[in-house]
Amino acid sequence: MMHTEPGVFGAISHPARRRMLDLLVDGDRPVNSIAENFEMSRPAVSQHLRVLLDAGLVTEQRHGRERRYRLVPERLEPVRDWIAHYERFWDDNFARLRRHLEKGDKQQ
Amino acid sequence: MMHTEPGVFGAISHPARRRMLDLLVDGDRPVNSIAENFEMSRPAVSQHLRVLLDAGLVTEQRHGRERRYRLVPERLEPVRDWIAHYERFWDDNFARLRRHLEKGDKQQ
DNA sequence: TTGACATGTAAGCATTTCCTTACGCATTAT
DNA sequence: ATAATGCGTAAGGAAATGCTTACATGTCAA
Repeated sequence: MMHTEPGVFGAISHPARRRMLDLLVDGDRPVNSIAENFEMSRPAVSQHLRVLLDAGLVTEQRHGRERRYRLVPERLEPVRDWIAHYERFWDDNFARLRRHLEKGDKQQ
Repeated sequence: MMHTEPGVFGAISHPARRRMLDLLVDGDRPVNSIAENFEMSRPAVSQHLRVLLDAGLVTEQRHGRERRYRLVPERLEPVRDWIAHYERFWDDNFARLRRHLEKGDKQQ
């Protein structure tokens, strides 16, 4: 069937794909440089990258015979937005800071 | 095979399960009250709830012949923590505030 | 040009996911 | 006691996922 759009949440549901995104935080990388970090075969890495690409979480740029993958962090916003919905439950610095701001309260 | 722990990220990868969590934000609910909101069969809803239960994202309490499900928002922290990693990319109030804090900078 | 390199695609297979219908089992209501 | 209610579980099947090996393709290097 497949009613459920593949989408960002599906793409980040696999730990290998999250790690790939994490690797790309430090900048673009060609596939081999990504694949080094995983035990799976290189084609498997390509397939994961394809999922990330389809979800819009990365882009691809050809550079000679390499293909560099680049993070598109804005595409993580659906996740950020959804999780933000729950922020009031976590009474951490972040939440305190936000309330602090919202209240216009000056004290730390 | 099954190397990939089911875990929280898997649990929230399905839109129906995210909506179930969203419903529970307003308080505990028995299964039928949850199922009303979905087109799928009630057993399917039970199965989704089971996934959430296994991920620790909800708890179950029996109340007469009902079973009330309750949100366990702290279990979303792995998601929050992971996504927080990317916050520096989103130049919103939140990120500015954090940088503000980190720098010890006093100006808004 | 010929070969090595970087990478994607194809095919195949095991496993998981997600849904359905049928049924089982408490608990409450009559 | 009997029926209705609220739910889980079982069984089964279609599709998706995640991996592998083999192969195709484009690019650089000798």
